[in-house]
Amino acid sequence: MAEATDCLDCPLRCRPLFVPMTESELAFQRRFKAGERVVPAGGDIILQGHQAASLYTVLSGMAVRSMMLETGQRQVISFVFPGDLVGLQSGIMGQARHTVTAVTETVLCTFPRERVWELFRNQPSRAYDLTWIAAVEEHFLGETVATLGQRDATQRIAWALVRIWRRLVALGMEQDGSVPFPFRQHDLSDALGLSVVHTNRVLVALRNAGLVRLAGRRLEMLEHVQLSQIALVDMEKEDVRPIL
Amino acid sequence: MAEATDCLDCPLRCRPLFVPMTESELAFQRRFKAGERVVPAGGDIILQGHQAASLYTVLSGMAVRSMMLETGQRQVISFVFPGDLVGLQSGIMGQARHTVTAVTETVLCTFPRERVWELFRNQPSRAYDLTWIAAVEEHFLGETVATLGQRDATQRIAWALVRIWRRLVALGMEQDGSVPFPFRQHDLSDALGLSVVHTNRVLVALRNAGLVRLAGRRLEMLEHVQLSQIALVDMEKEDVRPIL
DNA sequence: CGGCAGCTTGACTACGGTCAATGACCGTGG
DNA sequence: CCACGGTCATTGACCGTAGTCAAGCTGCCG
Repeated sequence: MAEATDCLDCPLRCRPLFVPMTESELAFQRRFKAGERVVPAGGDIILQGHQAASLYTVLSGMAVRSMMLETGQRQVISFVFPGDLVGLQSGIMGQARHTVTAVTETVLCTFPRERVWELFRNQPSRAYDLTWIAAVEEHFLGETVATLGQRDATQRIAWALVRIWRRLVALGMEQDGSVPFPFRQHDLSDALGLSVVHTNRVLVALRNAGLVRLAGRRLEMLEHVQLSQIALVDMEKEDVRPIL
Repeated sequence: MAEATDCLDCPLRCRPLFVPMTESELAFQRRFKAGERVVPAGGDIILQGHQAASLYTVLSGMAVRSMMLETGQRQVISFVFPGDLVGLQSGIMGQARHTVTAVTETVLCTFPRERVWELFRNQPSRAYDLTWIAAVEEHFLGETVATLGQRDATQRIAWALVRIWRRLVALGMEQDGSVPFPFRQHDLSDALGLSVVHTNRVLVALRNAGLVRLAGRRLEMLEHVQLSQIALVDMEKEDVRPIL
C-alpha cells in the first residue's frame, strides 16, 4: 500500500459525473480514508453472510454484486464501476447480504465502518450525500426490477448494454468508440434472469442486426438510438451523483 | 386535519418491529411533522414525474409503489405497509421516479422536504436512521430482483405471500389466523412479472394444496413452513427497523 | 500440444402468455 | 326489488418465448 492515492489526487474527482467537494469536505475525506485494497480478478470484495468491516469506493476495476439462492442459483444484482460506493448496506446493517466479486483486478479505497457514525455527527453534508447515493442506488434497483418483470429477453439485453455503455461513457472510459466490457455472457444472463444459451442467441442477433459489437472484452455501440428504443429507455441523461 | 395524531400517541411506535426513540428525538419528530394527509383507496400518494413535496410515513392503510414503462406496462416495485417511509427517494432526488397508489384508504404523516436537511444538521442519529431505512429498502429490492430473476411462478407467488404475511404479523395485524390482504391478483402479477391469468392458476393450485387461503380481502397462512420452503425463503426473522 | 473456460449452434421441451368466455360480487339507479 | 354495468376471479384452448440438453467451437495458458 506504499503508493496509495491521496484523495487530493484522486482521478475520480475530476470526472464530470461527480459533484464537487469543498475544501473541508476533502480534508475530512482524507482523514476518513483508511487505505487501499487490491482484489485480483475473480476475487471477492465482500462475501455474503460475513461481518462487514469496511466501506469501499472503487478506484479502478469492475465487479458484480450478486446473491446466491439456496438452490445455488446466482442473481447478479448490479454491475459495479469505478466511483461506485460498495458496502454501504452491509456497513449500515452490519452483515453483508450479498457478495461483491471483482471481474477485473479492482483497486478500492477503504473507509472504516466505525467512522461512518462520526461522519454523520461531523459532516452532515457528506452524510446527506451518502443517503443520496443510497437513494440513487435504490432507484436503479427499481429500474432493474421493472426490467426483469416487464421486458422480454431482447429488451433486457439491450437495456443492460445501453446502461453499461452510458455509464462507462459518462466515466470517460470510451476509447475509439468502444468501452471496456470485462463481464462474461454468464454474468449478463445471471443479471437478467435468462439462460446463458438464450443470452447468447439474442446477443448474436443484435450483432447481426448491426446494433452492437461485443468482442475482445470490449463493447462498441453502433446504433445507440435504435438500441435505446428497443430497450425502452428514454434518452434522459445520466444524473450527477456524489462520490465518497 | 383537526384530529391529527400526536407523535407521542403514535400507535406505530409501540410495535416491537420498530426501534425506540429517545425523548429528544421524539421532540424533534413532533416539530418535524407538518400534518396528516388522507388518500382514498385508489388515489395516488405520489405521482411519477412530479416534483416531490414531502416525505410520508404511513400511519394506516396499504399501497403499492410502481412504475410505468412507456409501453403502458406497470411494474409494482414494492408493497407499502403501515410504518413505511414513502418518498425518501423523491425527497432526496427532487423528482418522483415512481408512483405510489393507495390500495386502501391511507393516512399519512407528512414531513416537509425542506426540513430533511435540517434533520441532517441537527439530528445526526435520526439522519443515520434515515440512511438505515434506505439501506434496508435497498436490500429488499435486491431480494425482489433475485426473485424475478431466479424463481419460477410458484416460487414467486409463495415468496410474495410469505413476505407480506410475515410483515403484517410483525406489525401485529394478524387476527384469527389471518391478515388483511387488500391487494388484487392484478397487483400481485404486476409485482411478480406474471400474467394475471397465470397468477390466478398458481394461486388456485396453492389453495387446493391447502397451503393458503386467500379470500374476502384476507390472507390466511395454513402451512407457513411448507410455503417458505417452496418460496426458498429461510426462516430468518424480520429485522427491526427504524421509524421516522 | 493438451486442457479449460467461454462462446456458439441445433433440436426438443415446457412454462407461462394470450385470447376468449363465464362466473361471482358488488353498488347504482330505474 | 331487480336489471344493469363494472370490477375482479376463474377456467379452457392454444401458442410462443425462453429453458434444457448436448455437441462442437474458439482462444488462451501452461
